[in-house]
Amino acid sequence: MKHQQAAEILRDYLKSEQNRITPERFEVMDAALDHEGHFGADDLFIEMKNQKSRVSRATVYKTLELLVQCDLISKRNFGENLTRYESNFRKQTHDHLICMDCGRIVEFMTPKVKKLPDEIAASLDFKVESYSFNIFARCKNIKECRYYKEKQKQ
Amino acid sequence: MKHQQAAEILRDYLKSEQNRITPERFEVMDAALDHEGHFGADDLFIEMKNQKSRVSRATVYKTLELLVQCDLISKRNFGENLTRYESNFRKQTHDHLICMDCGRIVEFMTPKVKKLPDEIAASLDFKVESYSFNIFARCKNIKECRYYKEKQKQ
DNA sequence: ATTGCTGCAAAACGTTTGCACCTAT
DNA sequence: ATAGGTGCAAACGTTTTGCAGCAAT
Repeated sequence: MKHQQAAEILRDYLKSEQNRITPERFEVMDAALDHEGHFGADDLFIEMKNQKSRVSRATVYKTLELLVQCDLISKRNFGENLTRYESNFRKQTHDHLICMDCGRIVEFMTPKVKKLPDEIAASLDFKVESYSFNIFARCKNIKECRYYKEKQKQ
Repeated sequence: MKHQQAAEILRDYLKSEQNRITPERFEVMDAALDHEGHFGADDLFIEMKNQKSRVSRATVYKTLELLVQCDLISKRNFGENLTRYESNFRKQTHDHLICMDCGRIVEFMTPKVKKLPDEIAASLDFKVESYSFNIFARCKNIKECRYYKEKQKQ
């Protein structure tokens, strides 16, 4: 197990919910937390498969939802009808700018946004569960963007 | 044609892009702008079909993208891996609070958010195309929420 | 006359489900 | 012993595509 501290969080969560503690769940957790940046459930499954893991697609999908529930990872959606996840472990909460030209996803912090969800939800008589703030943008100088050039090659 | 003013916008856009002006496109436009609230492409197709329209599914999907491009409708995604649209016509820009209990989507205005995307994008050397700010929340008093009760019946 | 658009059906895509078997409790 | 979890494949729902015929330019 690579992520001892996270494993403890997952174990406690599974216990508290009376879910079973299985090796597959920790295997998925390790793979997910190892991942840099954002990833889809299927991506992770394929990767694990390539690394000779025997964990099934169904288990990967289900376990990722458990990891969201115990706050080890976050669920994101950048408007492509595709669920993405990213590790929360040792990371600050942040928002995203998605470049519509080169596909880059840039993370940024916005103290100004942080307290808004609570204020707004309260005024409408709701309590906040989570929020998403995404900016869709384009490179200011696309001709010099190496990510865009790379993308064009494909 | 129900929406003369919108039709003009669409016609101008199609001309400027050298796209053809077809009756199907105006039929989809009328149906989309008639729609209250948020709708999926397939919903719209089914509805039109029920009203004896002969426009095909493919055309509905493609035309909705054109309507987004000429800013008559907006594209939304509330994290369900399903694209939703809503009319922009005679409406102010707004953001959304999605209730995870009752499924309601509440619209709100946030002057405080409006200028943030520009500031942030500029500082990262991008130019804003659009942004989304969604709050996922729960009813403060779910037991008295009639939308939740209704949902439970299903 | 020439593209581009349409309708149809089939395919693609990410995701979920049903079921028999297995395993943590 | 018994839920609950797993792996597999099949099903699902939304969206995209390929293609032959049609219609706007």
